[in-house]
Amino acid sequence: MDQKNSFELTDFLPYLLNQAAEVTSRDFEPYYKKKYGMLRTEWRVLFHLGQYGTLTAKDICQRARIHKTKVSRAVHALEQKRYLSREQLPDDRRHEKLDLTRSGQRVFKDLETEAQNFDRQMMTSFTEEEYQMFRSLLARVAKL
Amino acid sequence: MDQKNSFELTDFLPYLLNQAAEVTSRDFEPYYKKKYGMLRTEWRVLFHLGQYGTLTAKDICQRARIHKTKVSRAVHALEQKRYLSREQLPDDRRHEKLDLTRSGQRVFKDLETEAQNFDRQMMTSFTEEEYQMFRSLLARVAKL
DNA sequence: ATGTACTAGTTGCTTTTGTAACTAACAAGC
DNA sequence: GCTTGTTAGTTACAAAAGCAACTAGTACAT
Repeated sequence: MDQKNSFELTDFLPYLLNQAAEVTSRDFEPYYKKKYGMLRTEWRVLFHLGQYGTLTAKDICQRARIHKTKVSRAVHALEQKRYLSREQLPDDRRHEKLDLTRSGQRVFKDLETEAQNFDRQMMTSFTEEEYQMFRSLLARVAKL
Repeated sequence: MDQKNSFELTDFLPYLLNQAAEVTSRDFEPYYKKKYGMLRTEWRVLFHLGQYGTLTAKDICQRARIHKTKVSRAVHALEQKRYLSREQLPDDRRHEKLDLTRSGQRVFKDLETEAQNFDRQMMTSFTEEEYQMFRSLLARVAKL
């Protein structure tokens, strides 16, 4: 009687996702933090700019789903580190084109390589099929 | 020439995991926040106690991988809300047995049900096979 | 018994995040 | 022109998280 409760905490997807995200994020953190003194949000903004080229802050908010205040602060920080430059658009002076500087690009290249290695390392514990499926499931959940 | 760069931001597992975790956590947040005024950490602590019964703060730290200061403050908050009680152990007065009160258990039961529904809802976008695989992959990554 | 080392948990202070109000720029109606 | 509404981005203040130092209790060697 009352065997309905087969539901376990570890069955709860948001919980599992958080734990998994936490573990991997923590593992990767040293690469951008210790080496370049960047915060997670800064790293994410840098990565978006490196990957997709010129963007406005708004673009980054939407693509990365980061709140505009966080982006604003990250952009400021990256600017101070001379990793990015801003340029106002003459046709609409509210927007600013954001671009990585040379040194920002160097940092991006380096971290991109590290990220790739990190991913490859993680892959070794999956079969190719598992890896593909995992990515597609995550993308679906993340509504990407 | 130089076609090595097929690596995309969205291939990066920590990034994908974070996005997915963020989306689902945000979706579930209202259940414990609006209804019971709990913080995410409090909800996690409550859930652990509800699921596994009596635990010490240390136990929770290890199981949930939450830092002890966060647990300490969450326990304090839950105590104030009368959702849990502490009892010092006579054999080692450093430890405290933590238990949900009756009202804490009611809250747990309610949220557990909501969590179960939430999970079931998410499942509808997966096949049974995908769901099982997803969970096992996440558990592996989270080192659970 | 007492000095050293360790453990559970808390507290104070700093850093980071979240929220909401703000500035500056544009756009459209009148 | 000038009012009303909207958008990009910033800033000020409040909430939460992180870190390091602390208290209190235990263990164990001398």
